[in-house]
Amino acid sequence: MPVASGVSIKELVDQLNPEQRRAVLHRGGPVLVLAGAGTGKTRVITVRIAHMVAEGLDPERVLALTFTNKAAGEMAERVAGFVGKDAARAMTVGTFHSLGLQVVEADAKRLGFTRGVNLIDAAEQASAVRQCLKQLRIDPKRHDPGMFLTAISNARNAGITPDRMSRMLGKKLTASVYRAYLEWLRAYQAMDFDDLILRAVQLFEEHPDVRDRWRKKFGTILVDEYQDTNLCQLKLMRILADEHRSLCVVGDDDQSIYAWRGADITNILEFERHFSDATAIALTQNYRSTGHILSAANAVISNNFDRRDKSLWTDVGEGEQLRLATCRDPGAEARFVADEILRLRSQHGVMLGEIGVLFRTSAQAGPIEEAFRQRQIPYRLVGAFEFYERKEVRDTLSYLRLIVNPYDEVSLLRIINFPQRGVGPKTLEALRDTASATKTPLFSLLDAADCIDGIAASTAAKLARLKDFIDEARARYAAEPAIAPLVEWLCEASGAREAWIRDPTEGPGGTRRWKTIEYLIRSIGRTEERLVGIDLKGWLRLVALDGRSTVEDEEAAAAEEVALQTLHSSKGLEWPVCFLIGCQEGIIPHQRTLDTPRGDVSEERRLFYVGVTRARRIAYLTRSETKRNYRGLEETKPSRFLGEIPAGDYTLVSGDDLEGNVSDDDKQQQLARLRELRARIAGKS
DNA sequence: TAATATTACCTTTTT
DNA sequence: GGTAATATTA
Repeated sequence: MPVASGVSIKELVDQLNPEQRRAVLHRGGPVLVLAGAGTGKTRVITVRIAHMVAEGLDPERVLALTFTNKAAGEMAERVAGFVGKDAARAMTVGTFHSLGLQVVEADAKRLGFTRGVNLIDAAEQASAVRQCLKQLRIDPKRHDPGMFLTAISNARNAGITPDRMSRMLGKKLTASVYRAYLEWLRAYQAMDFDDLILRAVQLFEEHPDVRDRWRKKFGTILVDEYQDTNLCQLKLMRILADEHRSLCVVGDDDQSIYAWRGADITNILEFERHFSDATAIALTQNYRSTGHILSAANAVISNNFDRRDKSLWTDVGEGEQLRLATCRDPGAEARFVADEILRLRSQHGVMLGEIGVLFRTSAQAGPIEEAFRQRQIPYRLVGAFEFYERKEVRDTLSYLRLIVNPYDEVSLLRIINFPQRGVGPKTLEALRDTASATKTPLFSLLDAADCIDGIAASTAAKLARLKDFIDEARARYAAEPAIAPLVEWLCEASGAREAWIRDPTEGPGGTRRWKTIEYLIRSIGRTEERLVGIDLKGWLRLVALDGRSTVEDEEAAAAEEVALQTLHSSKGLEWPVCFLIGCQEGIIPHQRTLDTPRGDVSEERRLFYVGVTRARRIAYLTRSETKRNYRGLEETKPSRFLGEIPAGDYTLVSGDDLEGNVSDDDKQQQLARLRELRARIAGKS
């Protein structure tokens, strides 16, 4: 059967290596494809899908799950190349969370969500926890709200109730916050990201008819990045695959870097125990990197215990050794990276788009950006684009969500006094008391506030005006369903634009926030052009599930930019030249990990492994001898992972930038430092 | 009672 | 360098 790309399925399969082919052709039971970095796992998934469709499987019955929308989009695109656009469109290719939202929305009433589903993001979650802490009179300074959120999320995904947490684990305080948080979610009819999966599973468990409907819909399931799944996601897969047993999961235990988000590495380590009729196939031939890079990566990761032992190999030759550079401080490190990039470009013709600079924490991007700006090196900071975190964007989104769903009280409370309309804490309290006493949605009370004790007539009138405004906005959108013009009108008519411009934190001129919104409006306009027929609800869902990439994609990476990103966000990507900066204790492994009681650095080591395996030809590992402290510079130690690299796989290069006059003394000191590093590393290995 | 000024705090990774 | 919680003023 010929496929869209003009290559037959048979040819596609013939081009695979034996392990890949086994993974594609395996039928009759779950299969785990252990795919090391750069071993062609996406190829396996996409060819497997194409092969199954060629065998006669209805594309509508294909479910392919990934962790990011970007990955889902790329997968859909590649599948479309094999089976054609229409067939690809018929498939369900998306994230666990988008599937969860679909499942939950289809039967929201059965879960007790009568006023629609309000999906809250991380910031709203944090705010909810702070509210809970206040209610419980817990000092947020003594107990970090973020810690509670992590604990709550872990407990929920592991199926631990607040009662059990309190009784079995003795964590009374956390359990009380946990309980209050669940109550908060219920009161606001809100769901957080965890709920999308948890609730879908709950729905399946409590309503067999719903479960069977979804079970029958899908005839085969494929999961990418399986090492990042959590217990609840495993449950979801087991339920859906229970009848047809056609499940193909692809992942690499050595690249499991999301334990802090609840990912459970035992899912991949014990796949055969979870699915008794399962087969495992390992892909170890690496098509990405040269020999020294793989040798270094293999050596480092072999220091981890509890892994499915495998070693990557290549037949492209040794290539170049890794380059280790030591610099005085993060600024010098950044200048070294920048100068080296300029040198690679002018002397070796390396394109900027072929270079990635990777770091452990976002804060490390700062000095790099500065050095790049000075040298006018174009770059693209990936991920750190907290566009949807900005106040003005959140305000605007709240208005939009309110138009779609007036019962979204999280959003209503956000904008009830923005722009300032004289609604303070006292008015709010009266309003909320009445709402809970009369079981009336807050929004319905807005035009009845004049009957509430403690609310002045003038304030009541303002609240009524707000309700009219939202209603008017909804009517406008109904009459003219285009989102971008609606937003423009909304910001103007609500007085938000005025308020942003007047904001004293803006400084003189004061158009920064408004410029952001103008950018937002343009971005919405482009999205509307791209996805014809998308409505406000659909757009909000898109943003909620994947805020960053919807904006980033608009910025469409020019090829001539260096990529700056975190190690976490680099998984799955590759560059001919990679810089892994900040290779020192406290950065990688991160201090937070070292401070934990057991100090288990295995996930940090995997993160380092991910970084090294991003490089195709040249890998730089840089470190600075000092770090900036709140009061001055502090000595740092080289990362223990550097010491795990075999001596033959790396070479030391001089890291300090030589700008200005360098005295002989300085040169001597540099040499001494290099010798010292060599000694330290030798001492460790 | 609401608006404005001041101070404290941060910064691991993200669907 | 920005937000968010608190103190002060209108």
